[in-house]
Amino acid sequence: MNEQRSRADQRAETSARIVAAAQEEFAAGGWAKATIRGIARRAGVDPALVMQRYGSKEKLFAAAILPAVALDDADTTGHLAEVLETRMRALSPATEALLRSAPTAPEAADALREYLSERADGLVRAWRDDAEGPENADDELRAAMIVSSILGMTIARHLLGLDALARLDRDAVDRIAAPWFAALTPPDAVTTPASGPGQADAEPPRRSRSRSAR
Amino acid sequence: MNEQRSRADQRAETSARIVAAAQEEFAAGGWAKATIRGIARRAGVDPALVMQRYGSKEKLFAAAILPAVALDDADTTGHLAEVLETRMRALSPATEALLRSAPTAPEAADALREYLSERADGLVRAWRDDAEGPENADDELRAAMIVSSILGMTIARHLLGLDALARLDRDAVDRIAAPWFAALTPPDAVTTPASGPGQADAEPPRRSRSRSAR
DNA sequence: GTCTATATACCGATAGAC
DNA sequence: GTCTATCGGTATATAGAC
Repeated sequence: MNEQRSRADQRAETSARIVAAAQEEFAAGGWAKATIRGIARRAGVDPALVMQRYGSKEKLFAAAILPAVALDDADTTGHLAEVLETRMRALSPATEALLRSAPTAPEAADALREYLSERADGLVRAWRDDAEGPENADDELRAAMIVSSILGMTIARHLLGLDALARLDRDAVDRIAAPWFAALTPPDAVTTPASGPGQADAEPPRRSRSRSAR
Repeated sequence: MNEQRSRADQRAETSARIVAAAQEEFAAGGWAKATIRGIARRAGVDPALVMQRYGSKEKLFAAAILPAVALDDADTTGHLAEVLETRMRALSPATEALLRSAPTAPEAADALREYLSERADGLVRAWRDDAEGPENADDELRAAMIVSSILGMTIARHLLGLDALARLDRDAVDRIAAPWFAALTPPDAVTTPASGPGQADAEPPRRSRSRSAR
């Protein structure tokens, strides 16, 4: 019954292996150091095949970072503690490829900026849905500060190896980081935090459908 | 005409012009995109002269980022609001060169990690001198979170162009950012990790000098 | 002291043979 | 569909002529 695995399947499997190899290569050294030849070597295929499938290095890069910039609805509605805890764990190759390439490759910078912008917008929307208070002109600024700070901690932890951040495990996130980020939510959007780890969940329960972020 | 300048003076002036050109080139595209030829073109000298003076691209890079990683004592003792306000202004070419190169060039990553680590240590020292409380095991973690967050905001603002952060002017720093960062300073009134009822809300820092940092 | 010429190496992309 | 051969370009670094 599984006789149907013939041409198209093998082709798709090879393309997937190429993308996976590209994610590793871009993650290891960023856009500039990655080469078509090196990606082909990792994937066990011919360099010309890589070009034939994806057309150019840029298009292959776009395919490689796609899972890192794709947001579903659940991802944009907060869950700061969960995001932070995820970011302090091992990064996916796609995410690392994006972070390592963004400072020097304009296309990567555009993708990352777009991602951060959407994340921040999601935060602002969640706050306004929650509080129904007057619009605060500083909301966008606060949200941008939050997503940028998470970006900085991720870079310091995984790309620079700042070892003091290695101690930011789940317990420390609940105890220290989550309350700190919650302190940037608009005053009328969330109640005053009491002591205890329960404060990590700053989201209203009706939105708390949790789909794991990358 | 003042032809009084000796050969040594002219030589030093040329070297300085080469370093300045290198800072611009490394700042524009990071380590990988910068070329000896491009630096020489900016400086108006021959590419071979650059190699003759600095030996290699790596040594020239080290000289170029030197002013960005050199810390004097005053820099390590807090003044978070002032640091933040500076980072939200235009970056020096040396700093931009370092930030743009760190994710892909190991030497740049080492230099930036060292810089962040020293900054964080300075924060911890300032807290302990100030509060005279018991040593808190989370101090290093809090300090690392602060310096990493500033790093992230700097990257988002200047390297990615996240325009929501463009609004973080001096007024917004004093009003929003500075109190938020001050909330991560260890509370000097609490001696036990299990917080009592007295720690109701995230209070602004009473002992912080950051408010009067002019 | 400074620059011309070059050695050596690798890159992305293409054309065309199996 | 897949791979060999190669083109045209780039780079760092060096050797030696002015």
